[in-house]
Amino acid sequence: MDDRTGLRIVPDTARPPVNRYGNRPTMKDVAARAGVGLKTVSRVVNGEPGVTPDTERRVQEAIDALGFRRNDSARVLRKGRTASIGLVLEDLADPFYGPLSRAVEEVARSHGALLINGSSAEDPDREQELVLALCARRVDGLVVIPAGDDHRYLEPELRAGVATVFVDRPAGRIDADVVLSDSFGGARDGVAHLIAHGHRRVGFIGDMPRIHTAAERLRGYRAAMEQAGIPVEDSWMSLGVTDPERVRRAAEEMLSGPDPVTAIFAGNNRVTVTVVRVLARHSRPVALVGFDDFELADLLRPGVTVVAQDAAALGRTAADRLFRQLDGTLLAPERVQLPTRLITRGSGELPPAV
Amino acid sequence: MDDRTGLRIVPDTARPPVNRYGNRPTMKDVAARAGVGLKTVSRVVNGEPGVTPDTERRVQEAIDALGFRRNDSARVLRKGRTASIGLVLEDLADPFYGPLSRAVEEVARSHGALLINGSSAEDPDREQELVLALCARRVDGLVVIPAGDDHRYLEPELRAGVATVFVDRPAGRIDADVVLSDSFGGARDGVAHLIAHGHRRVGFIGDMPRIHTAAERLRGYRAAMEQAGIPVEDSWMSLGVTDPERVRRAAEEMLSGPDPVTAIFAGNNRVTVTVVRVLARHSRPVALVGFDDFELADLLRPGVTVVAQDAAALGRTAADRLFRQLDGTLLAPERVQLPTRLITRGSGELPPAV
DNA sequence: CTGAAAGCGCTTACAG
DNA sequence: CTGAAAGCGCTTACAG
Repeated sequence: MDDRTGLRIVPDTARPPVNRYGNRPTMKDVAARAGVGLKTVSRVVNGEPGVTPDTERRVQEAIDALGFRRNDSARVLRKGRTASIGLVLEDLADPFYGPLSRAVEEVARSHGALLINGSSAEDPDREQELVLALCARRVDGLVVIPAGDDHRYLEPELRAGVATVFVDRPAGRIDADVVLSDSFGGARDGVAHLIAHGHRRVGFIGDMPRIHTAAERLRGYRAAMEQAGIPVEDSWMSLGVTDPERVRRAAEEMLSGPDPVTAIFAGNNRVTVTVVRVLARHSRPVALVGFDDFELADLLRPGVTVVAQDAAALGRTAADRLFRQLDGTLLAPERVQLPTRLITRGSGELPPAV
Repeated sequence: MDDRTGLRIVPDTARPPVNRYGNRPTMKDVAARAGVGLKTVSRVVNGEPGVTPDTERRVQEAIDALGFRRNDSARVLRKGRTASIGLVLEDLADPFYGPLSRAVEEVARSHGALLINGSSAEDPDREQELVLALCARRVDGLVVIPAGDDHRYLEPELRAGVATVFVDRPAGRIDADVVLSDSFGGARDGVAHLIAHGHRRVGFIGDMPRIHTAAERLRGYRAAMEQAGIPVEDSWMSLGVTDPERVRRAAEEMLSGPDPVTAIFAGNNRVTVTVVRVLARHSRPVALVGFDDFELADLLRPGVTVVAQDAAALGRTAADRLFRQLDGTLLAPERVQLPTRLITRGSGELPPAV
């Protein structure tokens, strides 16, 4: 009681529960009310055969009257499969992961599984914490966009049979299924596209080099430049966190000085967007190709030429493989690589400005 | 055996498991190996006091050797709280829900809870199926962006103590917590802004009228028009699904004929983007204000004036209320309304073209 | 067609 | 400091 008002401050549901979960009725309660055995209730709830219509009706009435809903958490304990899979990604708020998550969800749904989701925030410790929490919940499988580069902590889990597929970046120091876009080839082609339009001084702005995709895209950049016989200067490359501040500075540096770059290859969608902002205020036109497509890229002036990857296909492929692991139709871990696609919209076809 | 290759097709983990979950060791296994009782293992695993350093070391060794990880699924059954909350939204792939999900996740994380996620795809049946599946898993609470308008199916769950907060749209036919943006006020202000810039023939393109936010925004549109003494013609309003095809046709119709609209108010981010595409090819300049901010709105020419809502704040507020329900510090269900903000960028300040 | 007993892997409440 | 017994809400394996 609150002394001043005389009102109970504790809401109804907080009174010492007789059973837990609020006071949810259990099969036992239903059985008692219907005057049948526990197993008969179980049969009705699960639609198993061998119950007379009359018994079934009595049980159903008790279920409705009590508001019974089967506790899947208990069911899971007995059955051994939780019908849930974990999805660990970098940031739920990043638009790149939206279609990927959605694709994983659709596949999970088609297999009757729920999706438990979490963001690593690009922090390897947080990734590990999240993955192990999911394993403790005994998810049947795990789709992981890794933040870290050492996944040996997963070994006991893999041995215990947790299906696992890595997406977008490979696992580190363990042998696991992985589904990737062709970062190397995509970046190489994008840079070659700029070179084909007459550029020689091409800049590269990418994510932290410890991130596999970032390293691969840089490698693609170097390959294209080498193929064209263009020696790369250190000042043309900038790798690091992709927050707008750093990227803006990196772009501005490349674009100033006596020998500025005439074109930029942006290593991912966040970088591209920031570079577009910088170029909007820049005096000379600068060519731009970005890795990852993004909404409205076609509406900007000029439209932004991109190396597109299919995020939904990544998610779908990964989830498919996960469920194939679970039904035992998948043998050894594999690396599946999905192609990228160059979409020309104008920004990548600008000639070098002098 | 595969007859042709002689290889076993069934992988190791698929052999009849002695225990389930693969062959995961349990506390019992650890206890046996360490030569202690079950409860002692439990103490060590949970960091409870009252274990000698020597015993603890023996138990820890057994844990490491066996690769034991506590089965939280069993733990949850005994403890009564699952430390997980469900988030049901319309579409994981919609950029509007990214920051909202992320905010809910952060709050959940700060309370040690995991997030189970699902998309209703704007289908009331699918929403219900998902919500009830989450209840069957005994999530502690539910954050729901409703697709349907009748949530009486949740009554037994609410009575059983499942904490529930609706976001973005109110619950239908039940009394529940809800966190909303001020759709009515935001739309009214956005339309008034267009009127203040000289427009009288203002079009409105929105989502299906059964969706609360769509109805409220239409109401705001009507209020602003009425306030300005402008009689609204039916042909100026179009409500329906927000797929690009329909929106494009709706916009084109309003913009053609003898008395075309000179400005459009777009009811949400998807509509806005499609309208921008239509206007890009249109002969005369048309003013535009959109509900919801979106990335790159400032980079388009003209920049797109929007009524912005704070998706992250919606998620954070909802999740906060959820956990306050769970610790009993929240009394009656409330409707919390968050303000919107008009961001002028050019498209909404264009004068009427004749 | 029906149900009592045992058990899933933990925690709780208690006793030594 | 330590552990045996009972129980969470189901399903499994059996017996009637």
